[in-house]
Amino acid sequence: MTLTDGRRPGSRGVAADHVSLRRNNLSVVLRHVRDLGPRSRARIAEETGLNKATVSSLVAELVERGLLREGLADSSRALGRPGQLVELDGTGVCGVGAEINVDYLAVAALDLAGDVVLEKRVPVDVAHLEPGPTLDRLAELVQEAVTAVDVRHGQLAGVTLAVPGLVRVETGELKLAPNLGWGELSIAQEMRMRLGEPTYPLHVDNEANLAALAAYAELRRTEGESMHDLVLLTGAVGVGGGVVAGGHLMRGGHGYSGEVGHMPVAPPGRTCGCGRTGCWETVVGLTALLHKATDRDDPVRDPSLDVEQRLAGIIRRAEAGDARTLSALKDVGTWLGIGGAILVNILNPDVLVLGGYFAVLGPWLKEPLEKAIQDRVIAPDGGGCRVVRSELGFAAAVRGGAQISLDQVFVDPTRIGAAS
Amino acid sequence: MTLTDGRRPGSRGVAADHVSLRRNNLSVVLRHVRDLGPRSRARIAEETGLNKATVSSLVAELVERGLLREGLADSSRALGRPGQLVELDGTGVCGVGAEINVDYLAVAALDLAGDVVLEKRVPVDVAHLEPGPTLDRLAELVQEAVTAVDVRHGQLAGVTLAVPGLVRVETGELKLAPNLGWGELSIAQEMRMRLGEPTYPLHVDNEANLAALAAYAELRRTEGESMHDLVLLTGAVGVGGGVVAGGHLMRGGHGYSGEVGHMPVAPPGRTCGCGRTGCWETVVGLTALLHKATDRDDPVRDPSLDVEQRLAGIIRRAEAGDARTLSALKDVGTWLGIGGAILVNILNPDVLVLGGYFAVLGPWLKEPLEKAIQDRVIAPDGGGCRVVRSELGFAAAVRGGAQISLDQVFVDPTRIGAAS
DNA sequence: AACTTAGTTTGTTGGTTCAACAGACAAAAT
DNA sequence: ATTTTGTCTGTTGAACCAACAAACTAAGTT
Repeated sequence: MTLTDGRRPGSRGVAADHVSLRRNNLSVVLRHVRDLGPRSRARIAEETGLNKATVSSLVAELVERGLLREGLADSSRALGRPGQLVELDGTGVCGVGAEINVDYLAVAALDLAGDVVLEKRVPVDVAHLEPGPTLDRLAELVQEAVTAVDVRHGQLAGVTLAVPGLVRVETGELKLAPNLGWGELSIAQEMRMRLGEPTYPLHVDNEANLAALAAYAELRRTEGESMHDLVLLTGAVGVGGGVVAGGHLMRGGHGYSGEVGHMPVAPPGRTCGCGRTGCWETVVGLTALLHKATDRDDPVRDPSLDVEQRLAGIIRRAEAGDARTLSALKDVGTWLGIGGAILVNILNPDVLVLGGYFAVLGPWLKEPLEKAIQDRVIAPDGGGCRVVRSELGFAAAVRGGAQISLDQVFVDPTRIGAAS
Repeated sequence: MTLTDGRRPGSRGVAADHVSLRRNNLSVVLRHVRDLGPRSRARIAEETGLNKATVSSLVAELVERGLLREGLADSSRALGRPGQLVELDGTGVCGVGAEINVDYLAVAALDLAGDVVLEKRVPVDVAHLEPGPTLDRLAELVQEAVTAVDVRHGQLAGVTLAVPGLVRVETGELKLAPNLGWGELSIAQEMRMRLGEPTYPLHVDNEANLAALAAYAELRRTEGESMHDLVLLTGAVGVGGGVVAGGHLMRGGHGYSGEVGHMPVAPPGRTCGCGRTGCWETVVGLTALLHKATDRDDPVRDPSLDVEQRLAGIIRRAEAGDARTLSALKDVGTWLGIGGAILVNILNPDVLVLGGYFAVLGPWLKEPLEKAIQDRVIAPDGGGCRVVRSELGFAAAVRGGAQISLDQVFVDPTRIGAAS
């Protein structure tokens, strides 16, 4: 294995010097401690292949920068001098994520260790509001998070905004967000203005992409390091898809990847938000579930209820064994599997993650979904793909946003801290 | 930008030392010359950001290893001492690719510059043969190519075998190749035995993956460096898909990605090879076209004809303006677009490449395909995706196989040559 | 026309810097 | 006494920097 990203067959890579060498090894040590937990310098040296002396020097610099700290003595080994444990110092650096969605706004601030510093979600009927006031309100939330970070004396690695729509990541421009009813809009610019032209990096990204990244981080902690390929499906009014392939978030050529909601797999029925019929969304979206499970005058459909209250109603009936509800859930699960099988055939992920409302209803959706995948995926045993519910719920995107800012610190630790 | 592949958010990366630093920069210079053509040392230094002295040293080592050579003096600049052009020395190293397909076997040997040293294709009715004799014959072809490389005094970077089926790349085991009628089989092991336990690296990969890689290399030459995301569709009896995302070949968690032929998008009609109905293959595969365009007793369907002869017949009629043929082609093009739009929505490639028989019939398929994509892709302007015919024809997979071996040399030039 | 001189660019050389490495060693435990 | 840790000292290797000789053009001079 080489240290370069030159394995990318067509790309030319970047010339390296002593500085990038150092940067690389700082990053290696920092991520080693993050992923494998506190350990002595000697052990880091042994496990990474770096020289003991080199590790000492690298650790010293990372401590200097406030990214690592010395912990207790390691008394686990029977013989010899006990090592000084080196551990991640989460407190020094934080990342912030914020989300605009159809019926709520949310923020989260995570520290370097991934611990939650602040998490907040407020119901806002974004779809029936102008972008202006919505962004005003979002800026307030972001400012709250930034202040919370300041109070902890943490450096802010960056802020990332999640939007349920097509986003140009490089410029932070929104192209289209049908479910919000928004068209072209430079969210980055609008928000920078509202935040007083901040100095920290501010990015905008697709909500499902960020949720996928959060799920990826979560699953690598719980399921192990060999997982590199994941598809996340977020259920909401529409259906969003986020793909991590080979450990990288897949964005596509223009950042428009993951638009899975409009695969034409369903029989022509209700008209989709996009104007066509037969879209996957029309059979697995939240609206579809409600239409299948309830009548027009059903109290669960009361427009004054928010999403979670409606879901709570559905869950209550499912748990009570209501036949119509269970049948509707099975239906949605099967359709989820039909579209899911397409994704698994194309992408062959290790894991298919259910996010958003799919996660909440996971217990009822999982079985028909898994069956459909087993039946319809060509690769033996469904291509080895497991179906997993995300534990992050509706906080996935904001966490992913915070995470993506923090990732930059792990890639290049010299961005942070006192030493030049 | 850093030199590490640590930008992969979850992975730990590899510790770097002076050797990997050197390796990285050798690779940078070598690929720079490959991609941007012959140029002086001074110019390489300027363009890569490396120091002039460093470039001199790197070029010297690459010349030593037989990967670069000095060319003519560069008289293009008016003023000053003319530079000595440094150019890729293709002759030193070759890669070999070989392919098993339903009705032919093929090999290609390419040198480092991508020039064809040998290309050969022989019709073999693989589907009605046992694996044993087929592999015997393939080994003969590979041996021919290896000999051709030896005759040119070239070092062999590696051999890669392309198979139209599910392959575990790490072990070289075939899991399933429905169109060949083959099941589990360790192709790598079988071939190593037949080739006399060779010392060069021998790999096995999916045919569509390798074709995608070849198309990627081809298009970056012709269309420019900004292209990183591509989907290739190979039309044959079945339909294969290969995906390059962010400059990397996408393989999926277990190497089973790209199985696009069985997306359930068609109305239930003819039964697919996989046992289901409604598969995409059943409306865009070669068989589907023949059934739509011809009657049972049509001479084009004569089983003694091979694929190319049948296609030639179809093309003749299309050019003559035969209504039924044209209507069948339009039909296939539209269905191609319906499935293609799914892929474009999920993956948002810069380019959708038509390979195999789709390339041959491109002139008739392209228009309805592009229309379907424009209509059905959510992102504005079809996500910026263009439709392109591959110029490589049926040689794409073997070229990709040869290429993938050569790529290793560009990633780590120290694998090759005399100097330790 | 032949010769000089200035100006420009190339590629090498010698010395410097920086980071990883190797080995020795003191410190801290059993 | 033995084992392990972490630091210290000196070495190695690669990139960098500045200076310079080489090779050429373009102009001016004899």
